[in-house]
Amino acid sequence: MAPKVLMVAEKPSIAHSIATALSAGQMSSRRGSTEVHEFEAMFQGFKAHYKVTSVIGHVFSVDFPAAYQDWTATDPLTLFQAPVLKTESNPKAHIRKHLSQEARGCGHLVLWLDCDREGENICFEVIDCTGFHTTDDRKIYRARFSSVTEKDIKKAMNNLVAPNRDEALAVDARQEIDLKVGVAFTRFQTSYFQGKYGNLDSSVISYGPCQTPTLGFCVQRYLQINTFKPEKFWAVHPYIIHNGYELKLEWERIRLFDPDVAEMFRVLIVDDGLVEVTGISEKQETKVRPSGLNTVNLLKVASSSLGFGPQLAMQLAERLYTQGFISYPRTESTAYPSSFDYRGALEVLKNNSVFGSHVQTLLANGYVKPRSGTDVGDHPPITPMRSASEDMLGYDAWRVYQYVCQHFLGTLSPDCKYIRTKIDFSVAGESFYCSGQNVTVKGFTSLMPWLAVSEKSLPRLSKGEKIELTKVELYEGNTAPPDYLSESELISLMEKNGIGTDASIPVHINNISERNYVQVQAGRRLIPTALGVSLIRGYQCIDPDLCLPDIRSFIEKQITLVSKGQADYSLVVRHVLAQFQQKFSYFVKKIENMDSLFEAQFSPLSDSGRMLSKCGKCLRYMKYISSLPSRLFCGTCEEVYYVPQKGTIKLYKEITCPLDNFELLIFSMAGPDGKSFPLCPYCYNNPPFEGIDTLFGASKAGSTGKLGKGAGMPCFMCPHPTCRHSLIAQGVCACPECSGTLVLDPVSAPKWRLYCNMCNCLVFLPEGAHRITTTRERCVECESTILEVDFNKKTTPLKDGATLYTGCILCDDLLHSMIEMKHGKSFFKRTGGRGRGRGRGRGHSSRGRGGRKLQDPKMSFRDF
DNA sequence: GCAAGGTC
Repeated sequence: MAPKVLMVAEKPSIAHSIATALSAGQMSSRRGSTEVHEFEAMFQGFKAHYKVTSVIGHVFSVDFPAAYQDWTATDPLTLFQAPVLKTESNPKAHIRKHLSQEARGCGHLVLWLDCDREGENICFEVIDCTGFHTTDDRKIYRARFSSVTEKDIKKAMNNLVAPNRDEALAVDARQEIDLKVGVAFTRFQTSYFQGKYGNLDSSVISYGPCQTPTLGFCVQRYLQINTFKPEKFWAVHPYIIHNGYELKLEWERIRLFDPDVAEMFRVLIVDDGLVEVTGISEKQETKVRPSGLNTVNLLKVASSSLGFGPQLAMQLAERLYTQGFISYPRTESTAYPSSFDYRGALEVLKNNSVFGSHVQTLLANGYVKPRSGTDVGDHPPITPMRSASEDMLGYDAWRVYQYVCQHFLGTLSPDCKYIRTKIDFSVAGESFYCSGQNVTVKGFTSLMPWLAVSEKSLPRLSKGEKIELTKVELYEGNTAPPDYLSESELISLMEKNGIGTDASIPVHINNISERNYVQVQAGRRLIPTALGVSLIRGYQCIDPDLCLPDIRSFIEKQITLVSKGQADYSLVVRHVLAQFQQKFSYFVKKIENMDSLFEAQFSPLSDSGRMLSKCGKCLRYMKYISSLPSRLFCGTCEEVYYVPQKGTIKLYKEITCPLDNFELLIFSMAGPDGKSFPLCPYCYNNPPFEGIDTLFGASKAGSTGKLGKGAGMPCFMCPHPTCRHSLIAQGVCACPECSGTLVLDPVSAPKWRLYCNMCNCLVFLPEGAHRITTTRERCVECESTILEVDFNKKTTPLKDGATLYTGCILCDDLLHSMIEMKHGKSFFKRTGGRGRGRGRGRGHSSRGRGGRKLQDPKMSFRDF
């Protein structure tokens, strides 16, 4: 039998390209966790059966073991010595299983992961999943390729090497350092400040070696603006008229900061009254065409010219890529590979309605060879792959595509050439000049008109000519501070300082904005919030290193030693962590220095209530004001949302309402029999469905107009058909006491119970079960919702220690024997005294599932 | 609830 070769790439598209190149397109593909392409071809002189598949980025990511996950029980300091675990990044993708299955029976493993440090690390993740290292006769190879072209793929195949463990270990080191440093500082800061202030406007006060310096850049500019002292300055501008054109002359001294001296010059010049042309020079200037487009440059243009943030720009670019309109959008390279088929790439756009004529000119007149640029060896620059029109892509994607085309054609177009003319003047011994420019070759600027050189013609003058002044202006101005940092400037700074990568730069910028450290304002400029400024100024007080970009380069430098085999992996990790641990201890000791800045900006918890849950409209935290009437206040929207009174209210696992995106809350009534139920603050105040006439806590008569305080629609009255928390999902059966429905109390473990959404009826379910949930099934006999019970292993009533059981609480003998009914405290005053009782008022409008017409459920609490 | 790095 032919030997089997397994080859693994970093993403499905590359696996496909490799298989296509090596099989000349003669492969069969099948679906799996990721696609597998199979074909027969030669391998090291033998006929072999190839299987080419891929992972989807990293297979694993690092985290702390469960024992360290509890914020309150873990001192963040101990995290520096804590063990770390690698867990599957995306367990649902089943990549580990996929690789181990595909590796079975394969004698050779060829690793086609991207040729960078992260790729090298993924190589070892793949090796780990395939179990290749266990048997000696199975061989592991690394393919080193500089582009995903047939030529490079075949070349790599003929020059297989071994994977580089040092490079992979460098990434392991970074992962552990980033995790421990980030999480330790984040937990400490968050707990400290959230325990003191009520209006921090962020659920987490995070710290990270990339996000914090990113914020640092924004705050640095903010402080520069805030501490800027404008200065008055003066400049003298003589004017002349030549052939009817007025010409303003610029001063060689530019400006002076002393008004008396400036005025003296003005008087001298006015007194003289004549300017002499002292020289005329012409110089040929070049504005060079762009080199190939990489991710960072695309993001900068998207932010500064298209108005798209990096996150959106990448989403649009990725969509264009998956639809085949542009090449892979995550690349650092600005140099095209030597084998790049420019003509072919141009042909693609030949008939494009917008660029076609330009392209035809380039094809007919010969295009210019692009500038060299830098080749990082990852992916070629971003180029168009298919012709498209705005109709095909939609406006936003079209604008990104349009830019990719303009830039690509720009790289193949001539440089822009222009002649710069400078005329020098002298008057009263002072030197002035004016300059103009005349474009001789538009070149690439005809495609990218916003970069065009503006034309400015100067009058024809000759040296020695003397001209009368028409007026002399003394301009008075103020020096001005720079503007807030633009997103595009920030991206440049991050790139220059090695903060983040092309793929993660958008994430870091998004992070500092989502945590409310900065706000993106007009023109995509980043304005730090009080929180962002307090943090950075705090670090500057305590330990400026913590927010300087060097913190990243320090880590990079250390792990580079590992990658080059110049330092031992575990020693480096220990050494770097020891330094950060010292910084951490010092930070904790000096936290009051930062706190004094917070004190000036934020109010103590007691004053302001506490941040509880996110508003679905602005996604900011709303404040919970516990004083009566208790309510939520969204400071951004200036909206108040009342919540049920006299009980405790908590965030419900950060679950959001599918209707309005507000985070759900769980309300627990006081007392031992206090029921708990989820509610959406928005729906509670603005019931979304018609026919919810009976609001919880409101008397029927009073519910027509405005809502009374504390009256509203909790999730157990909501007829939403698919939400997990609605009446439809959580309702079990009709209440035996009234026309209401018995609903599962979602947080009643371990004393699981049902309560009525109308009256005070309570039904206790089997005690001590690990979990009781409603299912989508209905009992065939009585139409009650079937419950799934996961019994405790020790107390399970099931045979052989089985724990899982499903059944109807009314018709299933086992479950029915285990339930018990009890009346609780009244939910609310009912005008009609006791409930109407079973058998009447059935068919309550909100009872039902999936739009099915409700019938009287034939259920019976026969033994109650 | 936490970092940063892949890719979707």
